[in-house]
Amino acid sequence: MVYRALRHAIIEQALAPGSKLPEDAIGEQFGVSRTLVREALARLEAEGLVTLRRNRGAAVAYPSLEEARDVFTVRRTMEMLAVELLCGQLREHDIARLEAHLASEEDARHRGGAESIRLAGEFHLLLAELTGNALLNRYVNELASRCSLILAIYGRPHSAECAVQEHRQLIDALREGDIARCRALMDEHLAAVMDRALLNRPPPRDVRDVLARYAETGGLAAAARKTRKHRNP
Amino acid sequence: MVYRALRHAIIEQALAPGSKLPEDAIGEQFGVSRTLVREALARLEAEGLVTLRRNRGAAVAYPSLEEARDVFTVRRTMEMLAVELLCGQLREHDIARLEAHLASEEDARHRGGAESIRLAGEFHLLLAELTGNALLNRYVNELASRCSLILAIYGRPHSAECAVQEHRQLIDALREGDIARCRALMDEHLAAVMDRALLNRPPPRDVRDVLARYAETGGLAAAARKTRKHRNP
DNA sequence: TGGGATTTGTTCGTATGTATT
DNA sequence: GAATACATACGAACAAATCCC
Repeated sequence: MVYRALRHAIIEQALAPGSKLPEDAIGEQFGVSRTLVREALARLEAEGLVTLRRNRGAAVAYPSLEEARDVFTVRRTMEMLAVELLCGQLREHDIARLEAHLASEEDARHRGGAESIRLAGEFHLLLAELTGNALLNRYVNELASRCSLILAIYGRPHSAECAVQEHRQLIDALREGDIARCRALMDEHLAAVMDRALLNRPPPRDVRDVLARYAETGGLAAAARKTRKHRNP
Repeated sequence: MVYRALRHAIIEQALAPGSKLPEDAIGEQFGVSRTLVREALARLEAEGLVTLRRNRGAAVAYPSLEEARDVFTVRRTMEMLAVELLCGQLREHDIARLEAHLASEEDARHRGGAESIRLAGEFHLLLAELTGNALLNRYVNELASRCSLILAIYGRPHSAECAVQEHRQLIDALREGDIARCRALMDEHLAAVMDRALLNRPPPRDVRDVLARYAETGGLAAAARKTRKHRNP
């Protein structure tokens, strides 16, 4: 399925934020017609991973700093809900899954690299899944995907690691059943992730960031074009 | 735009939950080809308003009671975030907008009917919009839409009203700036809405509800139900 | 159970709009 | 600034699956 492949490529940062996504090229690559590619791109746009500009084709989304902060704000809230729902409700079987995942995190940490980052992210997806709330699960997945994009733009090279210890504390708190502590731990943990990603530093004002804001909707684009006429090329 | 029209029709309950949505008929109605209809249906599926079953066409979504609970859980959390973000941060201009909206709510309440319900819902959308968090705004819109569907299935005939007084308290609390009180008020308010919708009564086990669960992607639905058996009293 | 009617899935061609030289 | 090259938007037609009798 072309949707899955594209999504994977974007999350794994094989396709850098801002990359153009021509329907023809993608369709040829996957051996399908543009129709299916369009469908996939539309879905990805609904998730915020792709921006679709009328008559100008698709590109991997390039979230602004403001969007990044919005995503983090919502994500923190959603994941605090997740641990609240799970707190004191986990069965042995669920805890075993979490422990097993944590073990692979610790294992991968020594080797470092992409796998370590992937596993750290999937810990959060596992938590969301365990809530049994399908909608919450979908949202957390979506938010985590967008965070990958954001880290690709604004994050330090190897920012998303070092979280294993925090994950362990979370599991312990979940088992214990102290909701306030669970929420606080998750809040601090995600704040730490955001911190490592440098999102609270003064806005870098990347040129591409600025331009992306003007390239989106028709009205703004028109304004941008108008402005450009008066500028020296 | 066919997407807007369909969405509106579903939310206004002109199209009942479970209604079939044949591509041909819709396209003819709007004078466009099936391509555009399919696009719109895909977007509506992403929002949870439409279910798309392979080779079997689209239908207005028919959320199960479990899905309904999931939606309410997430909605409460998101709207509590909204008031937390707004609390003590509103400018006079914003408060004026809220007051004006409240006035039309009070006005419409005497006449009752659909307009009253619509305005009560739009109050929440206005709150989300005022946060300036585009993602939160999108999510609240999505959640509110799905709530319309849910009320259409499980709600009392005229359930969503009587909220004007609660909205007033919320505005006052927002102006005052007490976050805890704002969150509590919103929590109680949404719990009351859910209560009026009778969602906490014993499951009615509508035949269509049960069948809808099995008509989807069988494996996942079954798994989700199994997982949740051990929680939610 | 089988076959025709109906509906969906997909492709591809043309029109239209955008970027470039 | 106009013409050209290119990519997308939309629709008609064909292929495949499902539904209904």
